[in-house]
Amino acid sequence: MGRAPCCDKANVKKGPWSPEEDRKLKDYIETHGTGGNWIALPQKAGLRRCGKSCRLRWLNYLRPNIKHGEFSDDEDKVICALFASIGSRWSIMAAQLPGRTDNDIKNYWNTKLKKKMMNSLISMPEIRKPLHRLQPFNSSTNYSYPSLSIFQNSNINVNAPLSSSSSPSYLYSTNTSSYHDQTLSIPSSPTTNADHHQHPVLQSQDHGYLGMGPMESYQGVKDGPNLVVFGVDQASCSSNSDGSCHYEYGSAAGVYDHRNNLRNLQRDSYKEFGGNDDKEKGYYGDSSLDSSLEEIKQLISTNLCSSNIDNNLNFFVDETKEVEKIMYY
DNA sequence: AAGTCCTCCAACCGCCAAATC
DNA sequence: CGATTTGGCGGTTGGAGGACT
Repeated sequence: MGRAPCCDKANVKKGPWSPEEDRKLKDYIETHGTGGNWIALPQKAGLRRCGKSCRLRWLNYLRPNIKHGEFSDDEDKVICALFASIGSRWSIMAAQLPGRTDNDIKNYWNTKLKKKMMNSLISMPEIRKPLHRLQPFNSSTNYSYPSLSIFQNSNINVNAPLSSSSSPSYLYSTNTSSYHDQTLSIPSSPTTNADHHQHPVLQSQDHGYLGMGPMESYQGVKDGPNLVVFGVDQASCSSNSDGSCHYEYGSAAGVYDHRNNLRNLQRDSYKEFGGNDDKEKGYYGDSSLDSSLEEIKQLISTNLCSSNIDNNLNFFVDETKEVEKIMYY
């Protein structure tokens, strides 16, 4: 037996709510409450609406203290940080933003904030040349960081396997000569833009792609007392035989909490425009929207969402804890 | 002025898990 | 303990209105 419909679809009104309907619903709930039963509520309130529709109207529009209008910069940061840590869990985000509804946040993200992040991603100067052979991420495989020496001055335990993140993702190959041939070190303080020009440009012998200097690969490195965040962004552009341009970029980001010997968010993605047969060669992975969202998460995780990386990261850590409380207690 | 495209957001849909029968 | 009901959630849609041609 299939599931019964929540209401008589033929006898309920759909579409925008009239002021009269709003008034009836508001008056009823303010007088009687919801009674713990949204399905029965519309009949009692004299509304020809589905109970679910009433609930949504109340929660998203009619209930007291709903905040409408522009999102503030602070709210942007909260959304960015939470998106980076928990993804599209709009109801949890709404719990962190008094007066905002999950629907509001979802709409705001989908229509404005996501584009803002994508624009930042495309225009960020550190998306430059690359590129190294990628291999599909396999959660049963123990991966290592691209070059052990990169982390020689850091607190990262390079011998521990990377943990898997969600959904389709890719890791940089550990066979990349342009990484392995360099002696790299994490700077004691975050790399500044001025540093970019002081480091060697790498050449990938097999594909002729220009690489980038090791230090700039680790812009956004934040080595605080408890947390290390690192990011890698790379890109290339080449001409195809048919005259079209082939643009590619890939990125990786990670967070390492050495209080708990815990790594998370290690993930890479790879995106291409105008390519043809490179996929078969394993040069890049997912080019779907999911990939873009992953990139946005990486972007946020590294440094672009806030002008103050310290504050942003502190917030990031605290909010993650708060989310855990909400979810499990 | 008219047609088309784009953006925004309220509302709907379908799935899932918890509660209830 | 399985079936059914309900609430809650995230994804998606459709229409209104503004921008552009």
